[in-house]
Amino acid sequence: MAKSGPAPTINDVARIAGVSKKTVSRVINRSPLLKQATREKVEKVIAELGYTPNPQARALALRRNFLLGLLHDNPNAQTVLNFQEGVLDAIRDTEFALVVRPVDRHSPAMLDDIRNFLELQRLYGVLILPPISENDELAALCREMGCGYVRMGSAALDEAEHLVQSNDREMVEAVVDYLVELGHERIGLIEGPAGFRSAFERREGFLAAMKRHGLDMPSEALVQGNYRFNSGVEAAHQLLSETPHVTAIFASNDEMAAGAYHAARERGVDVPTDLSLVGFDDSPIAAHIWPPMTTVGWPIREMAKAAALKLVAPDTAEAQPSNFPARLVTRNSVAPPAKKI
Amino acid sequence: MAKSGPAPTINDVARIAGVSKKTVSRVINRSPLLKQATREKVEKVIAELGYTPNPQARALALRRNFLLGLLHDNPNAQTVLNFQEGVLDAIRDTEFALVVRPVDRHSPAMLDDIRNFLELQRLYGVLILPPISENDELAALCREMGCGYVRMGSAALDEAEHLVQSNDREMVEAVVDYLVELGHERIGLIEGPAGFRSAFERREGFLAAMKRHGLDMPSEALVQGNYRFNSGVEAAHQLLSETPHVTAIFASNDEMAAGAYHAARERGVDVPTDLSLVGFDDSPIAAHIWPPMTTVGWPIREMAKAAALKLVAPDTAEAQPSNFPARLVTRNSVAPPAKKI
DNA sequence: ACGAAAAAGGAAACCGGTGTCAAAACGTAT
DNA sequence: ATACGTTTTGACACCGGTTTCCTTTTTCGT
Repeated sequence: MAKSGPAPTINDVARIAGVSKKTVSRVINRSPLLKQATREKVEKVIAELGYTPNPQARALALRRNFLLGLLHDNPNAQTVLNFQEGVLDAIRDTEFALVVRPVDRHSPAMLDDIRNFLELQRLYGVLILPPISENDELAALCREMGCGYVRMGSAALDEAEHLVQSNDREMVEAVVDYLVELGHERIGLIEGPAGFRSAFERREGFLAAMKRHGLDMPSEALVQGNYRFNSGVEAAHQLLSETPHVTAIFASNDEMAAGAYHAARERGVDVPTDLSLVGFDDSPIAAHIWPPMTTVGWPIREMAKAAALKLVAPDTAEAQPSNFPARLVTRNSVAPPAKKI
Repeated sequence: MAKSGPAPTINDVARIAGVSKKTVSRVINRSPLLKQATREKVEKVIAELGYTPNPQARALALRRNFLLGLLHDNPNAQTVLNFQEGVLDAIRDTEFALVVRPVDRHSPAMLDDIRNFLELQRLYGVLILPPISENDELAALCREMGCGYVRMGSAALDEAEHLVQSNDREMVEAVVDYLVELGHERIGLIEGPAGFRSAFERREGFLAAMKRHGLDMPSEALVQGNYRFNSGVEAAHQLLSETPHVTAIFASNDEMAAGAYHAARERGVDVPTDLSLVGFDDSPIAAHIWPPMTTVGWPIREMAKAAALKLVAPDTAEAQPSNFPARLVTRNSVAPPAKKI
């Protein structure tokens, strides 16, 4: 049991196997120019000793480490965690590990903090989640520091090599098509906060689709939120009192849509009979709220995997796709409008 | 701008400052036996060059690294993320970083996977979140591998040095007291899955309190769930059909409590007028569900910070507390019972 | 002013790997 | 058997820090 003591090193293996360290190193690194007999001899000793190369020594000698970083300020915990899982899918059975780094978008020292972090840890590369992925200064910082990076985004933020993308705009248009097909004509929009690329994309997609259908979009049917629950409550109240004929509301994310549920309940408005509601993100709250919410989901985990592979294995096929289609998750928060106005 | 090129090393600093590497090393490590003038001279060069010690080289020379691991299989994303934030609070402005490692409790190879992981990464220490923190084999593995560890738990699982604890049992008793005080006498329990220490603690606390109040606890008033939303739906249906006089339900976590909301709605039972509901965890869903849910919250972030400090700075005062009190978060899912049976 | 003790700083080895390059071993043609 | 090209292996320096141990300088008492 007490198989403790200092871990065996490459020198121990070399000595016991009767070869040089370099040969052991060749075995570890699967060098092709090794006699089969030698390889087997060394492998046997490695197995007996339970030898594992010291990652720090390797990192030092190779002048690079095996640490991926995750930079995020996403308010949706499930999204972040799914993303972590996806990255783990990509680096499972490799020597890479994932270090996390939540960032505070509102801190004025944010960029300096990240610079310190990158300097200190010398990561192999970082994955950047929206909304902070939209920050071009951050990308520039990574480039300047010689740190690989891949950004997740809802728009073309960077070259394909540095980007895994979802097409929010198209999906929002699909949502509008879906609502219109059911007969909705007066649809309200709770948009995300200014300065967010995703908020912008979703709004533009919405507006474009409404226009395409020849539908009116009075200015009071568009209210801004900040992606948080409470702002959804307020926005929905405003929408419902100022544009009373609205039969459906699309919120730019699920949290705000959940807030809209809340507001509807406070006003005695039934979802979906009196009001259809659609969110965006397919976060857990969408499935758990009553009635279950129709929303739009990204394949976060797959995207995360592709993003990580772009960093650690850029030449594999799996690392190639940069664009992932979102999908409409239809549940029970949408119904045909009760009545025409 | 293009201040690129290879990062400066300790040798560069030494050469430019006209001292030996060792002296630079002394400056970095705040060795007290240095002349002030020398220190300042070296510090000036360090600042000019923007020198940062290479963490891999340091790790190699010191025979330890500066990586903390987080092992988790917690179904609640927000909890995991809060925990990550708490750890970051502890290691901010240190050279430590946090690497995450979700584990699959159901995989038969789970322990082997973790052993590989620990062997490969040689972490300084790991933090283990419930429910996997209840696994004693895992703790034994950490000890065997010479890897520091701290477990989070709802019961005394280990020595104080390796444990940050919350007292679920007491808190559940407080919940029952609260309900009883409002007049509830027939209270149902949706307990967590077998084999979970937290589920056990919460059930025992519940049963003890009921007994203390001299209240009846028929066996059909106790239904088992698995901590997921759907099991809460089923359990509540069962409770509501088999023990129709139940006026309140305590669920062992918020997800199941949210499921109970769902079931109540399906049956036309109003919360809280007809049925009071209390959850556990204070996860986001509790605040967002309608009506907002009364629940019990742990100070996860503070606990995480303390746990991390136990590893990286075991002698500081902040690392000392092992026991954190949970608190009752009263919202609107509880009311006095409508009628006596 | 002198010697001793204390303080300050440096040379070289080391941590555990990898890269370079030359030497050794091997196979084959002459 | 010799020469020669190829394959396989090893010696040694190096990555960028820390540690050990020893020398030089400074401080101070007398």
